[in-house]
Amino acid sequence: MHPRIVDTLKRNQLSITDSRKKILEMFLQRKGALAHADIEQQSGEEFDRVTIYRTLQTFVEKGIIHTIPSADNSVRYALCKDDCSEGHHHDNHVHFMCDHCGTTYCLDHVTVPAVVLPTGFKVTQVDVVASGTCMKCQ
Amino acid sequence: MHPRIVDTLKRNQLSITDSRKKILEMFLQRKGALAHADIEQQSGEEFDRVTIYRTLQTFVEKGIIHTIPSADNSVRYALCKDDCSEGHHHDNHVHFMCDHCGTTYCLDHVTVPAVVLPTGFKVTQVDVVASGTCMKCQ
DNA sequence: GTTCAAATGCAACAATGTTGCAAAATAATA
DNA sequence: TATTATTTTGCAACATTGTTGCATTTGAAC
Repeated sequence: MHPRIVDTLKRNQLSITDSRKKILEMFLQRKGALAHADIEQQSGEEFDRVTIYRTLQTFVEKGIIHTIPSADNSVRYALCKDDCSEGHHHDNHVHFMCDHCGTTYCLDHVTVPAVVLPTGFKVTQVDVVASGTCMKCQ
Repeated sequence: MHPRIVDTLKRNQLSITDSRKKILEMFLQRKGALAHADIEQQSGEEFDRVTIYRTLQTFVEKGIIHTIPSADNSVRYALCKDDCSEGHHHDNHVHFMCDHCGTTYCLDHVTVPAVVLPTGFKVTQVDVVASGTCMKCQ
């Protein structure tokens, strides 16, 4: 088991349960984003559907993971950077979704470019959703 | 009725029906984005739910409207620019969702900034989803 | 107006997400 | 470690959202 799992749960004052450990491990192992369905399948119906929903919801609230915007209405989640998990502050993100294999990447190290909006708009968060072909599929 | 409605439908080789006229008019009147639920409510249950789904799907396929990516898993649609409706080419877009009133704006005239991705990623489309407070709510 | 093609409405279904509550697991305390 | 209190889970039931097939209706072409 990944050593950071228990740490992360404790730091966020969450009870250490099987489902939380397993789901958090999935995120740590595979760096790409996960959808609810992915988790349900990979866990082999070990956990109730409701438990997975609630676990994801809890992780989002605590800032452990975040949702990724997508145009096709498929909710995906990805790990937040470590600093993100301490506060509830949502960072700006660049995400990349591969049209070929469907993998969604959370590109933490890509800087979000500045967006100039019309007068009157106050921007608090900017998400960039790029799509195309990923490095594995090129 | 907005004069462009019949034109747009004819140009896209679509039969001119009540539902299409009304739904297209909704998009032309209010410049913000619309969700399926908005259309269902505003039309006063005049059309079947399925018809609305199919109409939206058709409009997307023809390039008359496009979906807006969002993190909260709510599918919203907005009119494409005129040039967009001729081909199926999807332009890069900047969208803005107001945290206060929930209105989603499609900012056609804001230029999408260049995003520098790691080697191996080939970008074909970039969507920018900004959020904060809109001009009406400030 | 008649004929043909397309779109609609209905019903039934599938997928996704939510809520309340009793049972079980975890954490806190002695 | 045993006991109590709190949290989490699983189940059931429900709500919402989206899809599909097919008969009926509507619009387009002639």
